[in-house]
Amino acid sequence: MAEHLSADKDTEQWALELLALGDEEKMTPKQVAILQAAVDVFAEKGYAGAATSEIAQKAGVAEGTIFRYYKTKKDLLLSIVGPTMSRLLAPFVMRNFGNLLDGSFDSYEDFLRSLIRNRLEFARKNFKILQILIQEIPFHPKLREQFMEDIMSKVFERVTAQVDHFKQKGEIIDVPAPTVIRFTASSIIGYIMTRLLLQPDKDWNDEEEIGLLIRFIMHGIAADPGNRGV
Amino acid sequence: MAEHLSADKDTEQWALELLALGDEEKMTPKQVAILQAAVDVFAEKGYAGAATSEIAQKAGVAEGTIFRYYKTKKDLLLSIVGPTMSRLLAPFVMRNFGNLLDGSFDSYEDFLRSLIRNRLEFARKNFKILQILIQEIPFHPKLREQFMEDIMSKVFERVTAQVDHFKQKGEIIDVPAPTVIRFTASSIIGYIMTRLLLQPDKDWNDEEEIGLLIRFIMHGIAADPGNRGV
Amino acid sequence: MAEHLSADKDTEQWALELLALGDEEKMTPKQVAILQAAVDVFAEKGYAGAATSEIAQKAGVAEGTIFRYYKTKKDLLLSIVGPTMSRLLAPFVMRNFGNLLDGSFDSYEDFLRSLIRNRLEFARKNFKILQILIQEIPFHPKLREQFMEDIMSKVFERVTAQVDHFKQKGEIIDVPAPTVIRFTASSIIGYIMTRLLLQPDKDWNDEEEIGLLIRFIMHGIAADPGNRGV
Amino acid sequence: MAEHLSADKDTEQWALELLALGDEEKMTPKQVAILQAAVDVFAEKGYAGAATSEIAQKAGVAEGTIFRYYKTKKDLLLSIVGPTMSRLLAPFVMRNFGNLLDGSFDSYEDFLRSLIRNRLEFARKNFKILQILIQEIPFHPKLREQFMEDIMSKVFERVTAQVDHFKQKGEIIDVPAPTVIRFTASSIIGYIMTRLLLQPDKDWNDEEEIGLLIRFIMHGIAADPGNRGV
DNA sequence: CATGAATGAGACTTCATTCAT
DNA sequence: TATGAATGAAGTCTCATTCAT
Repeated sequence: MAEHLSADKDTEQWALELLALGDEEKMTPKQVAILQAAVDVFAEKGYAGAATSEIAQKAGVAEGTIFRYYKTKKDLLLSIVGPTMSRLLAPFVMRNFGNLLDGSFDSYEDFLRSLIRNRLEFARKNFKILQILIQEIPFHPKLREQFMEDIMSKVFERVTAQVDHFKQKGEIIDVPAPTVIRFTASSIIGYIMTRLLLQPDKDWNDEEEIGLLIRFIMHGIAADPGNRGV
Repeated sequence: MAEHLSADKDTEQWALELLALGDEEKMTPKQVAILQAAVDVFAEKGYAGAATSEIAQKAGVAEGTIFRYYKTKKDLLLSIVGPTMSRLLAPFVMRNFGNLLDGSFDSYEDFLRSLIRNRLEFARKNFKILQILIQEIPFHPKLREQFMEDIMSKVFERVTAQVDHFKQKGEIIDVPAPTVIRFTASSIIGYIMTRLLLQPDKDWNDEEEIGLLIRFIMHGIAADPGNRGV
Repeated sequence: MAEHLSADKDTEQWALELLALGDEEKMTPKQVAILQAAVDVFAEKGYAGAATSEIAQKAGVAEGTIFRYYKTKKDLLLSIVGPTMSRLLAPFVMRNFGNLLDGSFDSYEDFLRSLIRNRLEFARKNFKILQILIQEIPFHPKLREQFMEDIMSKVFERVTAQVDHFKQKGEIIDVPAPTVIRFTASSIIGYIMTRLLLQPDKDWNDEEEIGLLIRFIMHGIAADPGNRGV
Repeated sequence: MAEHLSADKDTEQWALELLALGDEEKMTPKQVAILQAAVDVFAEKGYAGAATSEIAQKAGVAEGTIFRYYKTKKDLLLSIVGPTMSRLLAPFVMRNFGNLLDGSFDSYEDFLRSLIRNRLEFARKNFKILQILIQEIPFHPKLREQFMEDIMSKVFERVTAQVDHFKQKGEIIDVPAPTVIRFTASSIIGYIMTRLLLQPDKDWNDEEEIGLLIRFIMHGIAADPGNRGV
């Protein structure tokens, strides 16, 4: 599926984000099974609707075993979504992000292409966990705070720098960066959600779609480039 | 807040969507109280995390009273989100929607402006219920089916007609309608969610923002209208 | 058993201490059953060793019913021992306690006799609850604090006044009141515990025993009244 | 603290009571650690409220190790309180106890002084275990039987002999021995509990207090030695 | 001997639902 | 119609005990 995605180059550009995942190797097989089962059940039923007994059963483990590894059910949730939140943020805090001196990105379009490829791949790999994250953020203050303060603010700061840079270069219209970002993010998220959630079974040509997506973000859907008044 | 939104004209254009709401008048005060309390609690805690006892308490009725009106807790949920789903669809199925012969919309931009104003107003009025709807759709097959088959497909069909019309008029780029719709919807939903969910307290100038939003949808964020290759 | 105890006069002297018990009449039969069953099981197994399921079974009630009346198991414990603690204290805070102007007690011996009769009767009626109280005080800080600060300090204060009064009258040896009280209390508690706990089935003649007890407290066990040096 | 207690002479008189303790030397360090940790945790939380896992952690051993030495948790409890119960009894069954022919005790007062000093010292050294013993006796039939039948009856028998002896010598009032013993024991236990449990931090002068205690036991608290009628 | 991962019975507690009043 | 006491199934979590290493 979507082998068009040559994530290799991008992976270099964004660097490894597997830090948080490294711990998984220190886990016992049972713990891994619990984690995977929990992801499945949380995604299917939601946190509040998921029973630890079902998780245990799916993991092939006694219910008590879950609580040897995770003090509470909420602990289990946090140890699933917490690391993924960090890795969601990871590429935005890489040192070489936006290091324009080395010519990383020649244009906002290049930046977008790299960003979309990379985060689409990430979303594909962490689909269920992201689903859980989105579902549960409203109901867990700690999660919400971490997401808003640690993640969003950092991402926003970094992307703002990029936008401002290309605004100065004259590539982007002179509109407040937050508005540009909102528009860009909406479009990308809309694509990723359609791609993975609404129509996952459609035969997607990702490279082509990403091309269209970038074209849309940059130039909109109007046939006539003129008459751009508000 | 946002008095700029002269919803009057739009309301006429889209017509009343109070169909499902008419029932409310046949409700006893207790039933109304139950419904309102349920909306509050469901929105705050999620369906699975909400206790009927809390709903009863907030509604000022006995626990048993809830089950006089709604056979089960899930019934209560469906009585809340079901009608709102219909009303979400309502404007798209009005007879005069897309009746372009009477010159309803001179341009795609006009259509967008009317759509955005109208649905933003709707989202504002039904904020909590929409929140509940979005949260619970993944966990209730019936809800999901109704949403995907009854709502989305209908909306899609009607909007596709509009898009095709303006494509033929040469206003819109020659790209498959679903793609155009996805772009458009993403942008609009992104704006509405930012407006109501992420930054509800910001001092928004809706008319201005809607103008920007339409400008984005039509022409993107590039400063240079040329060089539109993919 | 022990009909010798003419508690009537004493009851007048100490006044009613049934205040806290009055609430019991407002209880549903199930709640009373739960309370009684809890007293039995707590007394037999200890708080930590008692299962709410057993209490429910003994009360002829569903386990969930317990938690309609008492939020937690600990709540159930406290609602049992709390009121009894207050009533344990009650006679010591009566206004007429130690009101020597009306000639309540002509001598320390009279005071002791009244006190012993009254508290023995109280202990008999609340035997199991006192047992629970004593068992659980070490393990529940709140209980301990309430007991030490609210109960003991008040009792101590009142009894000290009595002791000092009779010391001034020359009835009691000139030794610090706390020491006198410790000696008196030890003797009385020792009697009550032997009477109710160690040898409850013995055929006791309470009036006679109380006479001996007072004689012992006042004059000890020496045959020879002389040679009283320390 | 309380260096006044020259326990040396008494220790000789009552002889070593380390019988049961001798086993400790055959224990592995881990076993000793387990025992000490168990004493701490049982005393703090009670038997039913104590977790073997906490004991293991405090002892610095694995949970499983406890069960190598003690088949069950109850076994562990009995291994702690059993020997201490025997040692509580020990001085009363020494051959030279009450061997009045060798002039061990010239008077009941001497006997009391020796007894109090000795058992106070014992209680101090075995404070926590005695606490556990008292707490758990009501809930463990085996423990209760052993205590009542093996310990109390033996102690009672021996002390009765002493009391009868001094009664014959005319030192003690002519009252049934059990009653005399109850008075005496209550006073002593009351002192020891106040000393170690209720006010352990007070600056006690034990020799002085023991003098007062004996004086109380022998002559009571009345200022006037006359008028000793019942 | 010692470990500690794993168990599973059973603890406390919640809550949707019923029903006599 | 409305109540709310009562239920009992199911949920989360604890812990004494076992056993392969």
